[in-house]
Parts: sequence; structure tokens; C-alpha cells
Amino acid sequence: MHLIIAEKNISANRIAQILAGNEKVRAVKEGSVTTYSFDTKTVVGLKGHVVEVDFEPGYTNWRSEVHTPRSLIDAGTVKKPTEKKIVNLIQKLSKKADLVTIATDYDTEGELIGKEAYELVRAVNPTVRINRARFSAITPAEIRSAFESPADLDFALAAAGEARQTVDLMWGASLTRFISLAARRGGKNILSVGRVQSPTLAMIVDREREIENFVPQTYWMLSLATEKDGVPVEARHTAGRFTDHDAALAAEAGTKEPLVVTDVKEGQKTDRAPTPFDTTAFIVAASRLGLSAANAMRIAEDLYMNGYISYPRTDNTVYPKSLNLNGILEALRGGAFDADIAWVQQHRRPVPTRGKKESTDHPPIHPTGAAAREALGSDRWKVYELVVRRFLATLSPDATWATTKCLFDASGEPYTATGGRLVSAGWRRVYPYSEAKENILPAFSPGERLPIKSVNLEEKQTQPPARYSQSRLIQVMEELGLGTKSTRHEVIGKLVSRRYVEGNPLRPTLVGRAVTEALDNHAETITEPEMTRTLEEHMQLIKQKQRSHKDVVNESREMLHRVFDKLEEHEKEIGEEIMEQTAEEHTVGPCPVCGRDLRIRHLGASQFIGCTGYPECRFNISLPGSIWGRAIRTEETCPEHGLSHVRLIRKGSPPWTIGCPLCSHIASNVEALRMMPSMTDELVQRLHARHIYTVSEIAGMQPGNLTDALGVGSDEAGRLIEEAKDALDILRRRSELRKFIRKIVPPRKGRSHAKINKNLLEQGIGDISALSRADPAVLKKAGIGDAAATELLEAARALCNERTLREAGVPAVSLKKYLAGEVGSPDDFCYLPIPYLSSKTAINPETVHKHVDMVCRYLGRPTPAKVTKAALERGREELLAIPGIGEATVERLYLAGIYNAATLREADAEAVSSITGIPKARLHDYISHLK
DNA sequence: GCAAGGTC
Repeated sequence: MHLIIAEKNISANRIAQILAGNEKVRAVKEGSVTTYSFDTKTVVGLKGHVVEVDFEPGYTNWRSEVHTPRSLIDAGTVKKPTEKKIVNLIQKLSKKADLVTIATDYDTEGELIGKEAYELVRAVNPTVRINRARFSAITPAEIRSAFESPADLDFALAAAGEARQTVDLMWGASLTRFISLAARRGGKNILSVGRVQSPTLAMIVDREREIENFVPQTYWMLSLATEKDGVPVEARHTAGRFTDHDAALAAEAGTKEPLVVTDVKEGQKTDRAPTPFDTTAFIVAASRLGLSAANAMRIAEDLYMNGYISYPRTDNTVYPKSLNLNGILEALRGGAFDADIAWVQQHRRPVPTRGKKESTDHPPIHPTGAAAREALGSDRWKVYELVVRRFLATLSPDATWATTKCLFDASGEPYTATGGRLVSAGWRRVYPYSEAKENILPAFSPGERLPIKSVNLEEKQTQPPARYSQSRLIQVMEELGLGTKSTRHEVIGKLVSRRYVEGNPLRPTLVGRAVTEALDNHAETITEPEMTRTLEEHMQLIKQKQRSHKDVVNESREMLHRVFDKLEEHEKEIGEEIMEQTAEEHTVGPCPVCGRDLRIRHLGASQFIGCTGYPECRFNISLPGSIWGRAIRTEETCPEHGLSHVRLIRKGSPPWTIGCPLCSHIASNVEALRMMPSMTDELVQRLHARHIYTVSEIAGMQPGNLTDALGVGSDEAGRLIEEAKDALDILRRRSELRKFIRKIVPPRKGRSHAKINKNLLEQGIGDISALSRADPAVLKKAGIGDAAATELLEAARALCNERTLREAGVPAVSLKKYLAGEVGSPDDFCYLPIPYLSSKTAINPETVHKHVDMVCRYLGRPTPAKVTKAALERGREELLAIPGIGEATVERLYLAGIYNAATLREADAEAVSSITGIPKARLHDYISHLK
């Protein structure tokens, strides 16, 4: 069997189809992996890297004394499978193979992915022949020739990729751990560092600093308005920007009629058709359509998987010779672009446009099939149309413009006006994404005199550089060689998810700035794009076998050790700087009580706003738990309290905007305050004026403090405190009820808990005890279904029973036994005979009597007589001695309070029969036997 | 828990 390993499933399929020719390809799905077989060949696709490098075991604890962040530099690495199913399948197939061909992409990573596959094969089949097919596009011609003359795997090329892997891991992981530990950040709040992400972040931070430090310069622009044949014309002073106000004023004053045309220059300009799309150019164009980089890529991948466009991750801007451009034009016919295609076919430029970058891995992004608007939906259609139109534009002629430049003289002051007219739209006919702005000047001739309608001197200011948009940043990253076509947009996503940057255009957060500053000061290598360039040079040398992988990695290790020398020396200072600078991120504004800063605090799953004056000032505002989202400060400020607004953010959910935390705190507590019978509007206002907002604050106060705060008498203060305690109790019970219902009847679509709780409250059900006594009809009215209502009632009753018994003093261990014996309600204790309770629970009857006594006293009921253990045992033997009575009957008799011969003799057969279900006749037999 | 690189 000939095993062919491709880089991904879709290429495996295409390679199989091409190699099979007219033969039918059998696609077999083995679990989640598909193989494509024909003749004696089987093609299987990887998923890019199916193994990853990691440190050898023993380095997982970040705080280990032995395996410090620095020790990662010299730690050994291992490769571990990340796609187990594929790894297993490859190895299963390898055992049967007599030839293996690696057919991964033709680039460094592709060679490395190929080598990974090679090692997987070798591990289970040490002798099989393994060769390599290299092709730059999956077209019949390329694929056939690649398989007709296969080569060997290029181990030097793969080693270059491995060097990158090792260097990235050791720098990234060791520095990430060091900085995170220094700033005491763990879990979701770690501070990551990396060869690509850190310089990218630094660019955003640098740009922000430039903007902050920008000093605007004032300048003046001078223009005049004239007209000819009713057409208004604006001419600018040839001096352009005046930086000297006096000079501008002088020129303005000197601008007088006569205005004479001194020169008219006619020219021509060509407007080059755009070059084929590589990933970056595509992302930039898509961003003009309002799509974020990640979104554009997601949609492009989707279109690619469905056969509408070619592979969207490419650096290539030149169509390869093997690409059948005419064939694609034909394939696109029969849809929305027919007119455009026909025009392009008629006016085809002889050679398609080409960009600066030409690579071998994939062709530029181009359409591969016709699509219907309805089948794609709005966003996907937008992207598809962009790709189609771009393709058409690259085959269209350039646009041409006729230009006019006119010079004027206004009594010695020189002016100019320029005009442009689109002579031939060319590619612009099919690619309408940028506007062709025409400005047609009237026909002027030298010597002609014109009127001056007005002279305008405008004062302007120079502008700071713009923040990076996502697409602009991706362009700059590409220029600097940071990241790859597949990873650039992901890097930006990573910076956002680490909360280093936010917004679009991108702004750094305080954390982002603090980390960049710390690295800039102590480990600048990692914040500079230079590191990537050096690495690439070294990789080049490895590819050319001028240096070894080991040599390059060791040099990098040395450098990283020197970086750590510096870092470790300043560890404390680095940590403190970051912590200090980022504290502000959590500060929301002045404490209403003491004026110090209020800060958002995160403590595991709970979060709140507390005063930095704690414990002197105990003012705090509670926030919903972090399952509802992490609390962050926003830009908005409350005009009344001067506090930043707060928002809860959670992945995959829209943010929950709380607004001013104090306004929200007040609003959500006012209702609770009003639950206190003596509370009045006026009192609420007085409480607020003293920064007392919650019932629990009042409940926790001393009467004296409240008298001072509100100016009320001590009796009233005492009463208010008692009322607050009561209100607190009611609230506590309500919240308990809510949690209880949520646990038994979880919320789901169409069953709003807010609504259920509100309805129940309106029906007077405010705690679990009231719920246990509720009429099922009421629950149904509140929006709980029949089955759920029954379950809820039962659970509530059980809980209330258990509570009553516990409150009466029944120990928890015994309670468990009663519940297990199904005699767990207070009524069971009061009305069931002690022998029965004892036999159901295997608890000593004297102990049962003690418990029954507790419960009866607690409920104000009479306690039944005691039965000793000895008496019970003796009685049992008496009963068992009677013919026809066995263990089961004894237990039933217990239910009627009969536990010995004496009690049986005096029993009323009729009543006992109805309780125990033993036929009257048999009871009479027992009794007569005794007699 | 860490990077960057493939791919989905």
C-alpha cells in the first residue's frame, strides 16, 4: 500500500482525485478522519501540526523553587500529540505501507509538519521507504509532476522550523512566567510575552505615547474662489501650509484682482489595476467593508471549505503560470457577474497584474466557483463578491485620467488649481470599492482674466498620528516580518483577550503599557521586531546547512540567560511597577464616605467595589458574582458621584452594563429600605446623605450611632435597627427561596425565574416554608409546570421537615436514619408509635423516645409513654411465639402500637386491622390464642 | 496557566 500524507483533509481529497484520474476514489471516514483510497494508494490529511513541543515533565509548577522560570531556558523538550486520532490512524496505516509519500505544503512549516509525520511513521515502521512530493499548487499538472519525480524530505529545512519552535517556546514561556510571578498574577490574569505579540503590543503602546506627546502646530491655508461660465473653481496658494501667521496675512492682503491665468498644463495619469489578493491585502480590503480581521478570515475560511474561493492564507501576490485564468472566468459565468465577466473578457489586459511578493505555497486568493447570493447570506456574499471583483480587476486594463494643472497670478500672489477627469474607467468598472473622484476644471487659457469671489485664510492644526486599526496593524506587522499570514490576526485577538489592548482603532490598556514598559526597560530584545529578523536569518543559515539547529538554539539560550541576569536583579522593582501602574485600571473614583479611592476587587468567584481606606473605611458596594462576567471600569463617568461606570464582561455574552456603581447600589437597595415599616422618603434621604444605603448597614449599627447620624431619638433608633434586622431576615429567606427554586427547577428558555419569583411573592410566598404549604395551583399560576411543581413542593416539604426536626434538637446523625427509614416528618414523630420508629431506623427505643419527646415539646404536643429496650425485646419474643406471626407481621403490628402480648390482648381488632391491613379474622385468632 | 505555528 502506498500511503500519501497531506497537510490537511481538503488537500488530501484533491490530491487523491487528481492522482486517481478516471478511477473512482473511495472516501472512508474512520472516526473523525477521512481517508481517500484508489488502486493501492491511500491519501490522508493531517491538521497542520498534529504534535506540539512542550517542556519535558517536571516543569508544570510555576512556583517551583528548583524549576524556576529561568530553568526553562535549559529544560529539555518533548513532542506530544495534539491530534491523537490522526496520529493513531497514520501509525495504523504506516504499519501496512510499503511506500510513504509526504505531500505537505511547500514551505518551512510544511516541511516541519512533514518531518513530524515522518517521525510518526518511523516510530512504527523503521524500514518503509519515505519520500517527499513538492508542489506549489494543487493543480493536475503540478501534482502529477510532483508525484512522478518525488524527492527526499529536506531535514535542514525542517530543522529551521524546529529551531523557531524551540526558541519561541523557551523565550515565551520563561518570560511569561517571570513577569506574571513578579507582578503576582495568575490564572486568567497572567501576563504573556512572546516574540510576535510583545513587539506588536509595543507598537500600539508607542503609537499611544506619540499621540499623548504630540504638540499640535498651528498653520494656515490660503485659498481663493473664482468662477468661469458659472462653474465655481477653488485655487490654493502655492505656498501650501503657512507656518508663519504674518506671512499668511500678508499673502492674503496681497491677493487682489486682476486674477490672471498664467499657465495651463494638460497631462495624463494611469491608475494601475490592483494586484492579486494575498491575506493581508484581503484583510485590508475587507476592513473597508466593515469586517474585522478575524471575521474576514473566518468567512474566507468558510468560503474556501465550501469551494467558492481558493485557500485564504497566502503570501503570494502573483498568479502562478499553472492557474487557468480563462477557465476561472468561464466557471464564474451564469450568475450576478455575467456583465462584468463579459466586459473583462472583451477588454482583458494581456498579462494580469502582479504584486511584489511571489511565493510557492499557495496562489493568491481568487474565486474557484460560482455562487448565488441567496445561498451565501449577506456577509459571506460581501466577501465572495470582493474576491470575485478583485480577481476581475486584476485582469482588467488600468484606468486613465486626463489631468489639468492651472497656475494663476493674483497681483503677484501665485495660486494653483488641479483637475482630473476619468478618461477610461478600466478596472474601476468592475471594482467599485474605491471612489474615483473627478474634478473637472473649466477650459482656461493663459492670459485670461477671472474674478476673485472670495479669499479664505483657514487656521488649522497639525494632527497626531492615528491609532492603528486592526487592518493597518496587520499591514505593519507584515512589513516588519512579525507573524505569518495565518497568525497575524490571531495575535491581535490574543492581545485583546489578555486585556493588553482594546477598541478599534486599538488602544493599549494600563496593563499593556505597564508590561511593555517593564520589558522595554529590562528585556528589550523581546519587544523589538529585530528578534524575528535575526531568527529568520539564522533559520536561513540552517536551511543552507551553514549552521546547525543546536548551534542556533544554544546562542539564543545564551542571550536569554543574559536577559534573565538583568530581569532577576530587578525582579521586585519590575513587579511593583506593574502592580502600581495597573492599580488605576481598577479604580472607579472617590469613596463617598472618606474620599479615598474606590477600587474593583476580584476575589475568586466574588467581586465587589471596596474602599482603599479599608479597614479604616469599610464602605463597599457588592457586585454580581463573576459568573455573570468580570467587572471592569469603563470610560464613562457618573456626573453625580464622579465614579466610573462599571460593566460585566463575559465571553460569548453581551456585556452587562451596571452604569454608575453607586447609582445602581442606591437603586437596588431603596426597595429593601422601604420594607422597614417606619421608613419614610425623608428618612431615606437622610440615610443617603450620611452614605448609609443598605438595610444590613442599619442592622449592624449601634443605636447611638444611628441617633447621631439621623438625629432621631434613641427609641426610634432602636426600633429602626430592629426593623432592619427583620427586613434583612425576610430578604435572606427570599434569597434562599430563589436559590432553592433555581436548584430544583433550573431556568431554561420560556421559564423566566425573575417572573416566577415575582409571581410567587405576589401570592405571598416569600420563603421555603411558605412554599412547602403552597397550593399546587398557585405554583402553576406562577409559571411552573405540573411535574416541576410537584417536585418543588415535595422538596420544600422535605427540607422544612428536616429543619423543624433539627431545630427541635434531633442530632444530624440520627436525622439521617429517620429520613432513610422514611419517617422523617415531625408528624411521624408525634403520631407513630415508638416501637415502629425504632424498628424502621434501628435506633434504640429509649433514644427514639428522647427524640420524640424533643419534637413533641417543640411543637407543643403530648409526649407518648416510654418503651424500654428490654420491654420491646421481650414483647417481640412474646409476639413471635404466637403461631402465624412472623417478623413482617410484628412490624405491621408496631404501626398500631402493639408491641407485646399485653397490648395485643387489649387491642380493638377492627381499628388495628384498618391501620395494619391484617385481616380481622387473623387478629382474632392471635388474640384468642393469647386468651 | 506559558509561545507561535499549522488547521477547523
